Amino acid sequence: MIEKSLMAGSTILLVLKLLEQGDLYGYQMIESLQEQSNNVFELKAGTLYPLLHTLEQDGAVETYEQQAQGRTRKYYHLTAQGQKLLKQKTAEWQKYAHAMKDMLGGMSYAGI
Amino acid sequence: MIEKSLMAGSTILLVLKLLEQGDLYGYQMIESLQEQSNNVFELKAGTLYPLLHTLEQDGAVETYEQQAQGRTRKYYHLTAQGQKLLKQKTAEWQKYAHAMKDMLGGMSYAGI
DNA sequence: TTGTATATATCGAAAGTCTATATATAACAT
DNA sequence: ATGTTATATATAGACTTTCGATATATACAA
Repeated sequence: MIEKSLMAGSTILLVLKLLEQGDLYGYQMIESLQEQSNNVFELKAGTLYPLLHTLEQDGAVETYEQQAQGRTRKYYHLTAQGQKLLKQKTAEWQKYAHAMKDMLGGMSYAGI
Repeated sequence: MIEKSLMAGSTILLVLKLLEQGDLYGYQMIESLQEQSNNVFELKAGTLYPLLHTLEQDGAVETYEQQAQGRTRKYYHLTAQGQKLLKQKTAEWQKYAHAMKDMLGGMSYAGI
């Protein structure tokens, strides 16, 4: 698992990216992120749920509830505004990563 | 300039990387970092100086003072322990960047 | 019935960055 | 002379973000 301070700033981007693939509920995001990143990103529930509430307040996501095996799942759907935010965050991360590459040297990127 | 939350976690790495090139004083680090990153990283004095004091307490850097044009400059020198920390932080950043690439897709790295 | 997995939620701690402010000298413009 | 900018370091308090701990509730297995 990666150090928490490195996660800061990219957590929103990762969540938005997950939701680009399709609607998900919170618990599912934690599992998907862990799986897709080969256990590098281990998003904590105490981080995710407040973050999702903020994204909803900001209009980046919309929610609906669905029953499954007696449990209530709250699904999150990426809005058009959320997609716009995703693009912005992605561009910003690439700018950041490119500058880090300049500083660290040696690490060669292709296609940026 | 990059969003501050993205800076979290990589500031120490960047400072250590600067000091790998040679001894520097605080004010110089801010300018060097800004220049070498093409204005992407704008490290603030209020961030840097406390961070340098922490690095000194932890034994990652050593200091000495030098006069220049009537002003006192406090130079920072990377210790062996600091070099070790630099390697660790670099490896961790590359792990993080690689996982981000997996998540974001499309972005192609070479040599990782 | 005890524990584990699923599912969401909130509070307070911790870490890290920033703004604002303070001090002091040098350089430069008006 | 005088004010403004640049150089140089320092600290306090605000703010953001993540995390650990805790709470609630259902399903399922041992």
